[in-house]
Amino acid sequence: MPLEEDIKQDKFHNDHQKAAINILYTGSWLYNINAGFLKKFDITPEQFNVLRILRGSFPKPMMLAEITERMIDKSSNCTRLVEKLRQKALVNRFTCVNNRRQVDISITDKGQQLLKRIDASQVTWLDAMGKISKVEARELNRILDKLRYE
Amino acid sequence: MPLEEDIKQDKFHNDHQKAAINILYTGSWLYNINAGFLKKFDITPEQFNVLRILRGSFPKPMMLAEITERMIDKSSNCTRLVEKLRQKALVNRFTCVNNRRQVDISITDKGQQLLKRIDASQVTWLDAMGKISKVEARELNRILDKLRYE
DNA sequence: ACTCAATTACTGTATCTACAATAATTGTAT
DNA sequence: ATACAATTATTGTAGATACAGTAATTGAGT
Repeated sequence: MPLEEDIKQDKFHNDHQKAAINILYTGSWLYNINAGFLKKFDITPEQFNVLRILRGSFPKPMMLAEITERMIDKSSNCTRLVEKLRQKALVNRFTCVNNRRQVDISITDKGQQLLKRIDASQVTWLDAMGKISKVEARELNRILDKLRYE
Repeated sequence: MPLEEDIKQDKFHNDHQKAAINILYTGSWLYNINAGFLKKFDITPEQFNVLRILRGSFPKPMMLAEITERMIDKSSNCTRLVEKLRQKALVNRFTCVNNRRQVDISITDKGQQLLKRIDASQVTWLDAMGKISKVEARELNRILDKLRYE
């Protein structure tokens, strides 16, 4: 391989590759902070995420495919994850009357209350994120959004 | 794409909270791209990560605790992960002579060659990361590094 | 030397994930 | 109406992860 091409590619590689690994690494770091924080509430990050999604749609129920589409980790098994939430009475789960293939999921009162309690303790989140300024947080959002832009 | 559209949530509490979820979301997005890419090489992202760590230390071997410390996901079970790599002959694994509690792990020739092959196909990485500029990649690195500082 | 604490790694087990296979229901073309 | 395709969710299962418990070895205090 010609040297100049090698160097060029190498340099291009390094900043971008470092950024990729940085995102993965920081994502995992943050995930663990979040998981530890949520443990007090006996809920996993993905369960928390699904509850927030359902609150966003409330009072309109959502079907599994819609939830999956919005999940952070789309490959989690939504059927079983929702079943866990149902066992804790945090969501309702009814076969849809109009289309018996689909199930309508919605957050319960108990689920709403849990989210409120969690929101109230979100100070911990800010502890983790507080090391960067508001301007930096915005810049970070801008770049990450651009990165995922189709 | 703005995160709000991706996860169909209208409003975030503040820029910091959005940034946190953005990192988690983008991290997962990138993880899945990476996992799909590495599947061709019959290796998982964490195994790839450990191999890179060992290459960084080569020819000096590392013990399990050192590897764990540098892993992206520290809660993975390093013993079993390294055992998988050993089964594929990508690493060596010897009980340390001076301190029989610890095991010395080092990357093999075959492991080095695999990493070379993977590096050579990193074009796919660039497809994913290429939407942001070099300046943005650097800025991203700076902010993420600051976020995790101490 | 002996005991106890610290270090380092391994193991057990319940749970979760990835991904493919299957089932149930609905839509569509003939 | 029937056959076939499309949609939607569930299940099976191999493998991975989380986390606590155990084992082996070394170090330190007496």
